[in-house]
Amino acid sequence: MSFAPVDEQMATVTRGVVDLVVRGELEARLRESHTSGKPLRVKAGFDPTRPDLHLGHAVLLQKMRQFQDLGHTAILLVGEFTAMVGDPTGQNDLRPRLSRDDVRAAAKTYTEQAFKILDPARTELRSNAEWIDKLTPGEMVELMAKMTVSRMLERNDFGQRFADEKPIYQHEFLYPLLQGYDSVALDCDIELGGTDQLFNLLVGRDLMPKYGLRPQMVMTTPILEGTDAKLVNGKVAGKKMSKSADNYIGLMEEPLSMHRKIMQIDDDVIFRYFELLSARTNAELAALKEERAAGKSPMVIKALFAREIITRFHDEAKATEAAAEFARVYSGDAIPEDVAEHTLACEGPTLWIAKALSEAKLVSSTSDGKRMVEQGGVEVDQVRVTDAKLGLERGKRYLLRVGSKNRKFAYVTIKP
RNA sequence: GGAGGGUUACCCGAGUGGCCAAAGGGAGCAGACUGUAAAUCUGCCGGCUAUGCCUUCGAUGGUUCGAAUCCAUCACCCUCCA
Repeated sequence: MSFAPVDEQMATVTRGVVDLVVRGELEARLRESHTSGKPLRVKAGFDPTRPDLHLGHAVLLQKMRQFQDLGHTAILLVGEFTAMVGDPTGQNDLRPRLSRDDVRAAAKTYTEQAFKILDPARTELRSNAEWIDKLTPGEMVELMAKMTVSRMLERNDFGQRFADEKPIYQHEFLYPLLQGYDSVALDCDIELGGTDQLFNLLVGRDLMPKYGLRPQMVMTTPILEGTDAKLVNGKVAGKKMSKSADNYIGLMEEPLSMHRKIMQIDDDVIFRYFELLSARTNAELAALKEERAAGKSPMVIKALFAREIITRFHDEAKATEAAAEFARVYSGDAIPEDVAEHTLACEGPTLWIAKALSEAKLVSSTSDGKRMVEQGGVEVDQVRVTDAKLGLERGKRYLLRVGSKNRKFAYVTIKP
């Protein structure tokens, strides 16, 4: 195995990271691997608690992929045992614990999605049940004897809860220890995690020398902002990507939907996404930024990102198709292919437009429908309706459209 | 165990007998401008074929011509004292 020069590797792997403990050590170890030809062992663990992942989760995986592309080995560690303990990080309360079956099922869907990013040939897929299940009570005590309570209380959420006199159960202290023990068992060179994991990762670093191993380096990746993030004073600002804030792009999402959401990202924020998720090299990104500064259309740049992401999670043909469909339906004025059909009953001589919109589920109520018409947000057969009292005639078929930004279509046929 | 404060629409929050379908802000939606970006401006933001009617201010019951507003009971939350 021949590796790229160390400074080049450093530039790639440190892109976008939040914490790096310790930079010099990482350089040294990369140099060592460069000489010996031995790849670094790069660990990242996850608790398979949620089934569907979004781009925010992909940031960490992308970072691992960068290590892989440089020739190193990724260790994807399934926290089969620790998931049952429940990591209290970021929680103000105790987290619910899962059964082993739940965990296994979730792990399966998780890894399927993770391998859209990771290179399976350079990935070790492991479960920490392998070694934690085998720990004897004596070994467990020994592990616990390597960490003090006050050290645990340094962790923000524990400290806060202690100060607030909220309960901290003893098994919760076990979580960071077990996670750290995983690093011991795997003898890894570096562990990656989200910034909220910093404490846990450092426990691993502390533990390793106590077991006679060289301490791992620790690197944390940022939490990706949602698709509604803005650029404020040169910095990306916004809520983190999450399902509940509805500002996420799911890894399993439909190509067209992915494309649309990416095109809606703020022009200046797209580079944040590139930095954290693109497989493009630093040089390529720098070139792209220059082109942008020189006046290249931000839409073209966003489309590049959309293409890369859709190709990764679906395939290239789907990416092309999505781009074309997007141009046709949204940029142009075409009608999408899958428009719902409704047949509506009618009591009077005609069916009130507001009622029709409501029954076709384009609006939430007749009042809402009436409002939409009054505000000029409704088209019937591609012509804007201005009369809020308009009646649709029996026996005819109409194409209804509401809104433009989030346009919705439906065909309705009024029963004769 | 004692004392006090609170619960208002998606969220925050004003309102303490009629002028309250309920101020203001945020979110959201529509329109203008655009590139379905951002920013900005305008409007909307409980339901109902509607100058009116119906349902809503933690729940239930009451006082009143009239209740988000007063009274009683219940539920939940918070603060202080023990």
